[in-house]
Amino acid sequence: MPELPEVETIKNDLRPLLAGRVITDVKVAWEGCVDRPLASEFGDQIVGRRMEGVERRGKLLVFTLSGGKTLLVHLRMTGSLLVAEPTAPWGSHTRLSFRLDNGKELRFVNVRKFGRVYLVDDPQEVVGDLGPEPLNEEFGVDDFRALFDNRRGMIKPLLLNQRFLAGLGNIYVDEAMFQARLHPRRKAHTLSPEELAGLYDAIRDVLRQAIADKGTSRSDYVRPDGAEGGHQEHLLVFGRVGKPCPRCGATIERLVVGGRGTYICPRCQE
DNA sequence: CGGGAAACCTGCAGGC
DNA sequence: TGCCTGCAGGTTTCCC
Repeated sequence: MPELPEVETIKNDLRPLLAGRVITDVKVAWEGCVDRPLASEFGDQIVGRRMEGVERRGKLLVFTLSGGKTLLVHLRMTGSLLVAEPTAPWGSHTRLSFRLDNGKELRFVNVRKFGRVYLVDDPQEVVGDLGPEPLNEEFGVDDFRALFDNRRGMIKPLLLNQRFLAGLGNIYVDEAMFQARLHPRRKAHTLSPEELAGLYDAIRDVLRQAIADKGTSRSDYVRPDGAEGGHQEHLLVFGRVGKPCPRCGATIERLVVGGRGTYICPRCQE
């Protein structure tokens, strides 16, 4: 679920709550969520460290810790990070919890057990293969166009590829492709420079709008205080099969592209 | 490199 | 009410 706008929102919410806090204890309720180091060593390696930075890279949360370690969290489809009182009910899907020196707990909740945490010396070993950040100031339309050199696959799977471009998921790819009036099965190398410029603008517009709305809550996504995002009210095509296209009134269809449920307006997108 | 399918998991909606 | 099937916003891996 969480894509770039959701992770950005979580990062913005967490930073004032976590910056400067010391981790005083760790509870691992399900060892499988610790990708590295060994789950048995995770607590010993992290307890006592101070949270010095809270950042985002792609869909990953990046916590810079004292003593040269970095904690990274990938929420995958159903993960959330909650800041809770230790007395709050544990909940059967809480996989990991960090006790903080202000008495609160940072809890990693994950219904489907896909989310992972990484504690590493060099964050590059986790984020090193990611593509560029679409919202970075220095990421211009020419940089975007250059990504398409020698790419011959369908556009949607390409945009979902995190090594191509970091942060887009199923929802925002569909929304951006609708806004750019492009069919998700179009081959990357058939897009004109003008179409690529339109897609570049659409991706950035969609992401910025969703961040302004604090993300899209359809099923699992909630902010660290339990609040929902608001962008589900502004989705133009995603999940709206059978409803009228907001631009032309044609009926929105659902297809499968690259194995993913895909929503398009069959009249606007070619 | 491209594309499809399966795998990792659990919960929920829909059909009967 | 209960059972069964299919589906889910992410990512990796295997296979052709």
